[in-house]
Amino acid sequence: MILGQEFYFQKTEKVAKELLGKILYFKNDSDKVFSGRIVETEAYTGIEDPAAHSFGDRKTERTKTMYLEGGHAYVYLIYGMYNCLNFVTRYEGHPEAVLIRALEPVHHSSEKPSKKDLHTNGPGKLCRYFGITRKQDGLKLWKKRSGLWVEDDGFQVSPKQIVRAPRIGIDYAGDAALWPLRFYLKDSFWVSRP
DNA sequence: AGTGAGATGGCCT
DNA sequence: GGCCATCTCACTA
Repeated sequence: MILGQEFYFQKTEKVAKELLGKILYFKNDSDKVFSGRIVETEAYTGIEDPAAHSFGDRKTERTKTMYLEGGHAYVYLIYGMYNCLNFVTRYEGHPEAVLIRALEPVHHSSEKPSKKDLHTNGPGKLCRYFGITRKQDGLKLWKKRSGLWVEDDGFQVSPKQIVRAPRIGIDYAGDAALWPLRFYLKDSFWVSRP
């Protein structure tokens, strides 16, 4: 079942947690479909989160996507060469989002993990592998027609499997660097770091 | 195992 | 001009 827009209206931390185990799909311009099970996310909680682009209610050309209502994709360029995929959460004017940090390749789920399959164990890498760029910024995730959507295939995640930890790569954010807003599946081979 | 540097360009003050 | 929600490779040991 595709996740409807209401899913993304929930509290950002909840969305980040509940996305674990869901399947991300992306259909590119050549109709090639990529997919992967989400195993790692991070919540960025808006104007009071020093690590968020929207901190201090900074609405700019780049961040305006975050101000849309929940369910839109927010894609931005980082370090001049990598794209990062986020899902906007909450309501219009409440610029919060969830960063998708790592996927488990679905076709490899029952095979022995190997190094050559490590294309999606990081936010920059998964976008590079799928071909997701800022052209996908603003897409509506609740519509399959947009080419970017999320499905629940019934995969069960028990609370015991979920690890909460500080977010990655935001040392500049002071105390917020310690906030436990990163979620990942315990013991997953495919998370960006152990 | 852990550390460090370079690539590379848009964003923001 | 400085910084960055990253990744890879090249060191050290």
